[in-house]
Amino acid sequence: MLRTHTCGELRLEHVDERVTLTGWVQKLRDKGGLVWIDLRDRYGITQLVFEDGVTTDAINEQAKKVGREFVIKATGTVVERYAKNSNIPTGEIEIRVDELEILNLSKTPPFTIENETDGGEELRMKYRYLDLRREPVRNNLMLRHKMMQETRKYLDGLEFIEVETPVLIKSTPEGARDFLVPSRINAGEFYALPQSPQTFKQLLMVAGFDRYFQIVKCFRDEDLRADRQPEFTQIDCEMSFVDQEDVLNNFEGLVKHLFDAVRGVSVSDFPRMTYADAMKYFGSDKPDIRFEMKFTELNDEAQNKGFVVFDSSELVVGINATGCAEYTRKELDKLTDFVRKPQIGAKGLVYVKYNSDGTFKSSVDKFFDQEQLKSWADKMGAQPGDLLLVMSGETNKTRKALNELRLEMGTRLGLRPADKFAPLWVLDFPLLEWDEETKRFHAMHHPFTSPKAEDMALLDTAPGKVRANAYDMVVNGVEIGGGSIRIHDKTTQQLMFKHLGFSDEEARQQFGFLMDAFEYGAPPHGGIAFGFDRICSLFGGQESIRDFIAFPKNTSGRDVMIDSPSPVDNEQLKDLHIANLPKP
RNA sequence: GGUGUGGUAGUUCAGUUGGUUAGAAUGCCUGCCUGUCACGCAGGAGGUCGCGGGUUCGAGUCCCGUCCAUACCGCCA
Repeated sequence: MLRTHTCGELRLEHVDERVTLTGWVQKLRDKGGLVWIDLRDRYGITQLVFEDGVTTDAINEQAKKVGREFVIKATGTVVERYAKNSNIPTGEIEIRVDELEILNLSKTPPFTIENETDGGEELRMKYRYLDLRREPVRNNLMLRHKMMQETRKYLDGLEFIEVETPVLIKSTPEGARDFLVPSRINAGEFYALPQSPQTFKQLLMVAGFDRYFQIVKCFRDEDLRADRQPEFTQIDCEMSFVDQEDVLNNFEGLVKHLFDAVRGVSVSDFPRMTYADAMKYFGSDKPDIRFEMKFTELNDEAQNKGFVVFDSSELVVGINATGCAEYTRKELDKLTDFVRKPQIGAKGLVYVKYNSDGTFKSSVDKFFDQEQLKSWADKMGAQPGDLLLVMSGETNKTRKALNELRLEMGTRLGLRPADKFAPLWVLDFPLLEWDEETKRFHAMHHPFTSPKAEDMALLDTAPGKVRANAYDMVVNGVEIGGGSIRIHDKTTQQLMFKHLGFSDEEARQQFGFLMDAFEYGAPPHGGIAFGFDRICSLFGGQESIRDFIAFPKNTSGRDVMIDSPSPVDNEQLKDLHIANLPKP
């Protein structure tokens, strides 16, 4: 070892010990006759001191020459400081150096290696190895490491077996766009990278592994977001001989364990909500229940009173913004602008102020008298001082828009703190979802999800009404995991493919291997997959998953550090039987 | 694919109604400084205002195009 200690471990008790430290020069403070160097490594910062008359002139001169991010090795004696620094754990001591070796030089970094760096996103990504030297980013990756270890520990303790599944698999048209890999040996044919190990884990159940998990990279070739990367990590799990209740309990246990082991918080049993209720009361299948502000439907109270906007609407629905009756005209206009943004697309917003004197002031006073407005307030459980915000229109669009407004109000009112966690299960998702573009039903979860037995009869008459044995785990408005009880018999699976618009031939060609396997004793099974990056960012209290991934891609799917993707030469293309077409 | 925001010193940003030699902070370089820890003080260097075109006597500023970044919508079983 080049060093005897790390830069984070020396304390008063080490005084008079002779030590050797290695690390990066965080900062040089040159007072002339007295020079300090802050030496940094992964473990912390320790101050080195060089003093005229105490340290030799040669060493002092050498110390003054080091620059930021030089890698050095310093040997000396641990001494107690004259002036202590209570801000860092090593702040009571410093090293009086008598041997100094520069192990490597460094150019001046393009941004400062500090907790609050001056580097912009693009620069940080280009020099990610420098960005990773910063404590906040390093802490994120250490949190991720801890989450991985605790996940493995917990699942291993429950007899789950980690099995690796292949990365070069087969393209299927369902779901997201696949990343394709051309095959050299099989001219004109392609592998696909997995969007998830779904079919493989089901085959492992057929193979009798009973309890499987894998912390695994998955790939989806879709547009990126702050919380979406083209390659991302899942905690992928599957169990045999279980019903939905077993899966929910096991993985509620996993997440509780993670909260406890990683964040030190104990969370109570997760509430459960049906998909239908989530949509009705929160306008979203991933409600943020850190705060209440549930939707109240006002069709009975507000329609047929002469206000044509409401009368022509499928749904009139509102929320109660507690204590916001004092909002000014300007603030209300801002909220109206907010819901009118093209991303939200509402036509307008009706407000009702429940004044502290018990009277009402609304934007629809022309159409509704005080008594009628009181009936709205009563139904919404409003008190004087509250502000009712009401929207109307086509049911799904209105719910979606009001959901955005609810979240905005929650944020404004400080009801969504990053250190509060409100998990829940959302249950009974629809099996199928109508897609206007392709004019056919799509699997809402995936085509291997089993329909609820009691809804099977609806498959032919009202496919959109069939509920699935599918569930999502939601925390703070973020979907962190989702799963289902799977189909495990060939007949049902065939029926499912039929409803999804597959011909028998297509189903056989793409998923024949799975249906074949179902004919050899497939056990009832089900599982779940968690978005690992998202859980990490949630636990770290941040919106973006990017800083929980060591080397992420930017929003164009590029790695600006290694400059990828990049062109390849013709020889490589030829090997892969791919024509070198000119750029369009 | 669409909408918004942004691109000025190494970096983070300011730059008024279009008007002299484009500024600040920080970083960098030089010198001074014996208790600093956001050290301090003095001095210095550092700019194709993303790129291309246009309007104008004159463009960092206005217009058009384009590239890049970023947030959101579409998309993401």
